Amino acid sequence: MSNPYNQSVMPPSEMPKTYSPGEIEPHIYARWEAADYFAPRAARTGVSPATAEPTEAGESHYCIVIPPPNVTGTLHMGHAFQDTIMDALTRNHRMRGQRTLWQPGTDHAGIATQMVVERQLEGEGIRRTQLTREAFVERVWAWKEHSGGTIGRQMRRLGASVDWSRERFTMDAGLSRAVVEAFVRLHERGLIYRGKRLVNWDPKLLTALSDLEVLSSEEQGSLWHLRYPLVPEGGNGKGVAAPEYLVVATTRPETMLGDTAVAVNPHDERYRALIGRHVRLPLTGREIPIIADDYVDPAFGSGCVKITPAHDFNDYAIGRRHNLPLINVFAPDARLNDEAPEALRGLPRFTARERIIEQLAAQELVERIEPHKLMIPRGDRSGEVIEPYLTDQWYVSVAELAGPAIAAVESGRVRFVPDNWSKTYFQWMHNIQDWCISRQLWWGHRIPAWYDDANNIYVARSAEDASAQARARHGRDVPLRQDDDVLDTWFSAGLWPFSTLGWPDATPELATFYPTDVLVTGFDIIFFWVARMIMMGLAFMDEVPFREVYVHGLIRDAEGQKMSKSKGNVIDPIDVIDGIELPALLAKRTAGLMQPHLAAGIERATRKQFPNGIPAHGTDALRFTFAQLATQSRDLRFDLARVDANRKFCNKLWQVARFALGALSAAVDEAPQAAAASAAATPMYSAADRWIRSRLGATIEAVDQAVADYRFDMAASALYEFTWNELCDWYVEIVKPALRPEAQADARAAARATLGSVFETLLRLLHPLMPFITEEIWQRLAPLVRVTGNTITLAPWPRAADFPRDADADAEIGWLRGVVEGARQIKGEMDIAMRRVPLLLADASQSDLERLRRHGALLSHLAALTEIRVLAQGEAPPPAASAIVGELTLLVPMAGLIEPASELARLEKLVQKNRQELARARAKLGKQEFVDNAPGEVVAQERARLADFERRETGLARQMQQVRALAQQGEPGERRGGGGGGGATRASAEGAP
RNA sequence: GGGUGCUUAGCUCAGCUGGUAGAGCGUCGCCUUUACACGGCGAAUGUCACAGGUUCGAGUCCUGUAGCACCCACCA
Repeated sequence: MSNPYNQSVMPPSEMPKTYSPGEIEPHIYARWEAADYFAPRAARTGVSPATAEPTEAGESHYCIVIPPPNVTGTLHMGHAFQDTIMDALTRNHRMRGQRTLWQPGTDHAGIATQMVVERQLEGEGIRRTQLTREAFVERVWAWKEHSGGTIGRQMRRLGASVDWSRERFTMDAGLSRAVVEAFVRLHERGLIYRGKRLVNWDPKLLTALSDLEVLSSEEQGSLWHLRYPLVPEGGNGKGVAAPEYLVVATTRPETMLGDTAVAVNPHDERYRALIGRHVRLPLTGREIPIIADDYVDPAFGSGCVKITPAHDFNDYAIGRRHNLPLINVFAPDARLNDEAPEALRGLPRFTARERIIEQLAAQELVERIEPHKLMIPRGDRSGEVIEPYLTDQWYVSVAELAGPAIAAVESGRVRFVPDNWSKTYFQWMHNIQDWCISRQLWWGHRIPAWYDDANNIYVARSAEDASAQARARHGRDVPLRQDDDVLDTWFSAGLWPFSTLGWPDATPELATFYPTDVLVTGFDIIFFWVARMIMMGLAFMDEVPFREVYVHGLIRDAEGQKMSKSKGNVIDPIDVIDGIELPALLAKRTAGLMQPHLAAGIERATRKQFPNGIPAHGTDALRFTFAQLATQSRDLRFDLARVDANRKFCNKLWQVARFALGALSAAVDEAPQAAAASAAATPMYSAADRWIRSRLGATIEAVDQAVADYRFDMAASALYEFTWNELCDWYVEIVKPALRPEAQADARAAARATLGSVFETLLRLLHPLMPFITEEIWQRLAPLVRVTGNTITLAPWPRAADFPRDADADAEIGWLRGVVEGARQIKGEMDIAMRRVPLLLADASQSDLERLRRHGALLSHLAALTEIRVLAQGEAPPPAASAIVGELTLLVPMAGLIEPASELARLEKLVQKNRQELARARAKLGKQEFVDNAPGEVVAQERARLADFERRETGLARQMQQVRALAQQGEPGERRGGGGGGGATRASAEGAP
């Protein structure tokens, strides 16, 4: 056998006592990768029917493309969360036997990456502009080579089962070719154009931005009321004394130098007479007209608006309506240009603002200044205040692309999960604006457009093609220069689902995996990315890029705050996995802050929250936590306490593995023939064996449903509950006696077979969420349960049909649990949980008696009983603490162990509770409308409940009476029998009926 | 201005197509029981934001109110 694990398999007895994820996880991943388990492989026949989707050709496949992280970045909590979900899906479908591809890759992230490298250069005292473009781009590539491996390493630690051989990068030759092809084709279709327009301009980065890259937030500013002197009317002397000036209200006084009009509302009586006259623009002396436009709200400010078409989007529109000239007063870096009066030229915009106000004030042209809250637009990367700025840019005309993209979601060809995100999508798509795709950066895909000396544009797939076009036009070779701009990062990202699969070539991968099955993403990039992929996919592939979009929430810190460097609340997923000492954590959080003064506060908060740093939790615990977090909520609070709980869950799994392996390897050692024989024949399954199989089947169903619904929280809780509360708490405890060497051979064989197959199946069921620990245990377990295969990664996904529901067994074990819990309740509340006590049963029905016969020994074992005795008909019970299970009454003789007073108090509480339930049930059944209208099933259920409450009522009353009588006697049993006196007390109590 | 969510146990959150509330953590009590003290057993805790409505019945559906988030948008 070529099992790569065989060398490392230790005998189960040598399984370490506790689970140490750090020691096994990296090795396991290295083996997976070396064995190439993550490459798509031919679909296995006999695919699990649950969610497999065979194509027309009959082959079943599954594909997810990763949302490409920034190549020079590191993965944060959100990535780790997202990767966990994609990996769980990928592993699930791979195990189902589908041909499965999780396509990995990274994004060049134009602005973000360029900024990082520029900052590095600054550290060396070099400005970008001091380098040539080629030299700078060289630097970025070098940085990419240097840091580009980080993400790969992180993803491996997370267990991400991507096909590394297919890793792509948006600036790869192949993808770059796709970008050019897409640009040229859109241009050919007339959907890309170049135009001079007002754009969002970042004066720090010196580039245009798309609307989406501008974030507006409310900030405190001022509203300046400025006086613009009226130009006296030629004729004059109309009788009414005209005012000497108009007051305009503005939040941006520095742009007044570019004013080309003042607007008032046409219906505003105050100013109606002035429409058509002029004001003299202060500081410049220019005369500008007073115009009327409905846009002006008479109630705001003074009712007069200065119009600056070159520096405001609204004014630009008004300017167009009224044919106003555009006067640009800013240089690209937002300093005043030569349009400004000489004294102001070259001043940065906010300094200019102060100067202008000073000068106006000196001329008594500032009427007043009032505080004013306004929305300030800032670049999402630079944080700089964005200027509306007049430049030549490239645009995608999106209206034509948006239509089919809207239709695709309307018709369900693309389905958002949860569905309400489609509303967000529609809202944006229906109001979509043309997309500015050119950026004045150096890092990115250079726009495939060339210009001749007359500025004629040649869009072409190559410089040669462009030259050819120019030659055709001019009839001779002319010198061309390529456009300096690069494309918005999201342009190449929009092609990702098909460019990574080989487009524009018709590759087999493209044919097989496009459209992909699901896109897993956060709602924050629905517009940036999801919408654009749908548009581009339909435009170039004539097919949607994915069938479903699973939109998950955003990971926040334990307080609900967004994790950010400046808040100092970032938790690195790798630190959760490996742990980190406090000093290292502090250093990490305070290094490289944009605002260094925040460091002290961050340090204080970090010390408080993690006084001892972060302990190691392992990948599986982290992944399981992510699964639990994957509710439909949009804010997901990441709390380390949960990871810690899941670390314990991993340990629990480890421990039960040690138990199971111990039990099963004993079987192998001791009697291989017998084991083989019993495996062949149908084992004598006990009720517990049938029950746990039944429960496993239900769990498989629950997990399948949850995964199909992208409800990983529900999958996680079903798995957690089955593992801990059913398998460990009950089944393992129940089968312990049967696994003892002295137990009956048949029963032992059945218990072993069940334990082995259930546990092995559970490991496969857990594997997509907890890949490492399940592989580690499975490698040890598989040989013992005669399961073949080299890795759990390629083992088949469990089928619920193999573990059918067994109502009979469920009822049987339900009864057992009821009786055990009843007894434990008494003992637990009396603080004698570990004392072995006798149990008496009254009112036992025939079926109770039969079950008792079958499970008596088990009951004694589970509830720690000395004996179980059924009271004869009419036999007077001794004073006892009691519990009622269905029709059965459980009695634990008080006999010096239990004080009547505490039992009385306990009964009192039960009576109270029962009385409430009873009253409610009676009231309900007393209403004729209920009996008439409710489904018969519900009525019957309610009747049964009522009967149960009534039985309890009488039972409890009887017990109360008896215990009360005993309490009043006030004698034996007053004291707890402990130590040496216990025997005597018990004896005397037993003697006193 | 338009839109979308959220409000359930001390905390963080589940609760599917309506049948009368659950989990984890935390809290309290008992327990070294031979897989696990990273554990076992038991316990306590909720006028499901508020007000109406539909219904035999509402945490669950409808309307409104309040508070809190977020997204989009050009009010100077």
